[in-house]
Amino acid sequence: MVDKYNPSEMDKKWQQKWADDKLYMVTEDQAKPKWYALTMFPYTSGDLHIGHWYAMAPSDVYARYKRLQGYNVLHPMGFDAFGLPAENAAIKRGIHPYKWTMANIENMRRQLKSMGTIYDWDREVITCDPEYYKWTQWFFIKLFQHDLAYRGKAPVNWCPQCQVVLANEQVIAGKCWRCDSEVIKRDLEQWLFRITKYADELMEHNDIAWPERIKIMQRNWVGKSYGTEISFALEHLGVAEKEIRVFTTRPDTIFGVTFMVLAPENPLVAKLTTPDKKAEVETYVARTRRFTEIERLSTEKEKDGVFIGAYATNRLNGEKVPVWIADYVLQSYGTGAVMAVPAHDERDFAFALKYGIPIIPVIEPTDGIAKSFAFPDTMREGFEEELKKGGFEYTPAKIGGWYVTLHGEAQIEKYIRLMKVYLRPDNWNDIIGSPWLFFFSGKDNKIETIALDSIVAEREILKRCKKIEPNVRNCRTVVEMLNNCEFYRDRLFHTEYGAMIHSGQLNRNTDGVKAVTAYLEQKGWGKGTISYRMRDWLISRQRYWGAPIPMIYCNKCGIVPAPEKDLPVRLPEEADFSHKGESPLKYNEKWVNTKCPKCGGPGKRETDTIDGFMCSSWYFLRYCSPDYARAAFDPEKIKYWMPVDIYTGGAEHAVMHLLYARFFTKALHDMGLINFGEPFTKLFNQGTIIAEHEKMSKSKGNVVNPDEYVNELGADTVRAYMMFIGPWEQGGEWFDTGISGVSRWLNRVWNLVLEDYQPQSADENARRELERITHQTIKKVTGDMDRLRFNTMVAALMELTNYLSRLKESGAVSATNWRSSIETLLVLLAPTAPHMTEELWHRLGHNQSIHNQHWPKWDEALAKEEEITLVVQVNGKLRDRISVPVSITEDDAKQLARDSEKVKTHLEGKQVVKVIYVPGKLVNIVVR
RNA sequence: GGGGGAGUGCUGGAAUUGGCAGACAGGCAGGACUUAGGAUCCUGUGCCGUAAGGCGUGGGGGUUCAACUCCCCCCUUCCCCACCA
Repeated sequence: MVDKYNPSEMDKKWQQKWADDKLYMVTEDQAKPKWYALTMFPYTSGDLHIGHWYAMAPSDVYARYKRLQGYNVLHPMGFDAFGLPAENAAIKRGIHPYKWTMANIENMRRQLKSMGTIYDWDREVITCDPEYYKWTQWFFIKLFQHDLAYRGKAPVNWCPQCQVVLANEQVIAGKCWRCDSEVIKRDLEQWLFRITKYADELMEHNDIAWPERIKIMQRNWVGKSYGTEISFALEHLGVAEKEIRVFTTRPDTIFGVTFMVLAPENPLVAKLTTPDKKAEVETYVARTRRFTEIERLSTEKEKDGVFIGAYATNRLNGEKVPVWIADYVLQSYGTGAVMAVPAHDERDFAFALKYGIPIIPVIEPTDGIAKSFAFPDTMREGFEEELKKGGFEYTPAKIGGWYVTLHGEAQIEKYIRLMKVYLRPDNWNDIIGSPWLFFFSGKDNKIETIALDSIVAEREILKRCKKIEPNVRNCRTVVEMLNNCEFYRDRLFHTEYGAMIHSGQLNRNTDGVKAVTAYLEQKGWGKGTISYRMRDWLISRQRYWGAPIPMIYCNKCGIVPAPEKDLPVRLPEEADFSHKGESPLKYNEKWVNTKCPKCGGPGKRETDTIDGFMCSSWYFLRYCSPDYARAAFDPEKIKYWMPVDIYTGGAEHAVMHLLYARFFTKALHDMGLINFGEPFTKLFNQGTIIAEHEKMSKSKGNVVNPDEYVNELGADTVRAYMMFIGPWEQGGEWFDTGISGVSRWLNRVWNLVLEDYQPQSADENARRELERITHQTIKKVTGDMDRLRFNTMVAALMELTNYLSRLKESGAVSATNWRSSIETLLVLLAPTAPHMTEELWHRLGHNQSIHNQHWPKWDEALAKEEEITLVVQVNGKLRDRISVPVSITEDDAKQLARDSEKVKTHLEGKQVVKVIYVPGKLVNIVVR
């Protein structure tokens, strides 16, 4: 009997030994290829939950694998330590954020060490350490000096719960990313980073191996769209402003503009509102401000708005259209103003219908269908006969009359002729779709045709209809009237591209987007332009627990950066957290009042702090030279280690951290501080681990406490179970019964290695088989490691273990051969179960660490099967399996297949049409 | 509404180029050992059928000698974005 596998004892023993031996200390070794394996550092929330483990353990396995392969592996760890929870804890429990954070780090560091990770703790970075944020501030000043940081007043996202502004990326579906509260808008003067300058570069992901999903998310976030900026004239108003500029992707619909809409926040609103509308407009603007983003952006909310009394001129047709404000127009996108084309935009259509604004169709429907409802008693006798004779598609209406559907020009022409003959005096009829024609018959039986091609025509048509039919008296527009007729509804509005109609000089143009833009550019009324969804990165935070923005305001000199020699601008220890909604620093007069570095006169410090995301935008650079004092990083060491070879972490950072870190890298590159443009060569997102159908997260609490499992079963078992649970990118569900399977396996390995092996015989076939299976396993495990397919990697090792267990029973190979395979198994298992394999390695008599061994190589010739199982199919159905030597010829294989008894019964009475042979795989006999 | 995934036994999952569906585990059933078992070991386990055999990768079509894999349509589900002009 061997002694029992005692994991907790072993974990401690080896972790201590590795630390004492500085086994995982790394330096810039030019003799080895480098490998920078980075895992997203955790926020200092207090405890590592199982989700952290799922992020850290597999990446550690991979880093260990690269290390065994002979790479010089940098696998660092640190802490994202600034942020709201620390401050909230301070407010709630009276603990200083620094104390709270450092206590959490203490605990988390202990947990990380208990995992048996290879982090070089000498390289640890903590973002709230003054020695770290000194450089965060240094970067801030660099960005300022390169015009990438600026101060601006704008409506900002405000979280009423956190009492802090948020960057756009931190607003998820109108809610705060941290506390889930609904976000509102506030006007504040804030610091912003000009990330939009890099919009195009951020959309490109050249030469980096990132998941397609993440690349798409980032591209969508940047949201580049090509369009046209068009100027609408205000000259006639006699105000200083001469134009309203709009951004549109549909310049081809310009002749259909029947109103304009400004965002309520648009500065033009105050200037253009006429005195009689002032009260109403101000009420609406105030209401918009009160609304949360959620309420405002809700697509369910009925569109509403207010006419501000002003009119703008569509320069292409000279029409004056009313200017409205509505909260569905966003100040932050495009120009904060839109031209409304109700005939070809869903929102504009609903808005126009609601407020009785005319609707003029200007794009032909692509299906070429026009409709006409021949109203009851408006047509002379015999009209239906003509419809029938003419082969028209029509149905009689219940209320009388006929619904006629017209296909194509010829039919429409024919119908118009019919109309002119059969329309009774003092009546009207219409064709809706394309063309849009109204036929009015006077007393003298003369027919007048009016097309719905302008606002003037629209007014005229409506007037005449009302005169003829009292029932439409209440309709404010022609389309409102037509909309009452169900039959017409699908003709009244569409968003498809098509030939331009009712468009003056540009009529019949089929590429209206291009044509109109070219025309506008020629006239100087507009130009092709690009609009982005992404906004500049707002980084001011009205909070204490962050790096102070290193800026000083001087009445004489304006905004002056703190001199480098004064960095870091330290957070004062004392802080009064009772002032809600403003930085506590604002009330620390001793700290605020300082000297202007330029003129020496009185100056005041900026009291907002820097968004924590800035701290995490460059931490991977600091790991390369954590003690460097002359700059944020040592350029020589950056040259050695960067860029990161593989970066792993949760997908939730797709458009926050990862976008910011890329922006930062590109900015540093353009400043000439680094020589690469992308920080992370390969990105991998692990899935989420769940337990009992509950998502593991900070907010929902973690059901599974990893510490308990580590104490009971050992770090190796927890690590191995995480590898085995499923594909890493997919995540999976934590089952206690599942972990016991892995625990049993490691116990079996323990016993397999330590229990005496007793050779019974030395059989050459058995030896060859052992060799083959060992080499096949090396190949499989290596391939799976490279693809980060840890679940099948573990399965392969389990298979090898099972095979070796059976072999042990028979004792069919020599002790030397046995030992060789056992050692291979241990090295292959070492990244996954570092403690147990180290113990076993030493017990086998080695005095070097297993983690300094070489990853085994496989020999393709030895891994090759000698015999293969040939599958025999008849008409694609499996009928037999026959064992044949690898070297079998095609003819022999086909003959053997035909000779099989099981196959013969299926060939009886049938004619063999052909025989397919796939070498090494199968024979398929096709019969009829 | 737009974009991106996913769907395989009782469960987690496997199947690298179209070529034996269900590796490896869990669970369950039976057995061995044991004072005892939440320990260990062995055997069985996709479904229907006594069997021969048939059926089977969300559903329906298609391509092919051969489809979890490729193409078309549909259903379900998860994630991201969403009044973006």
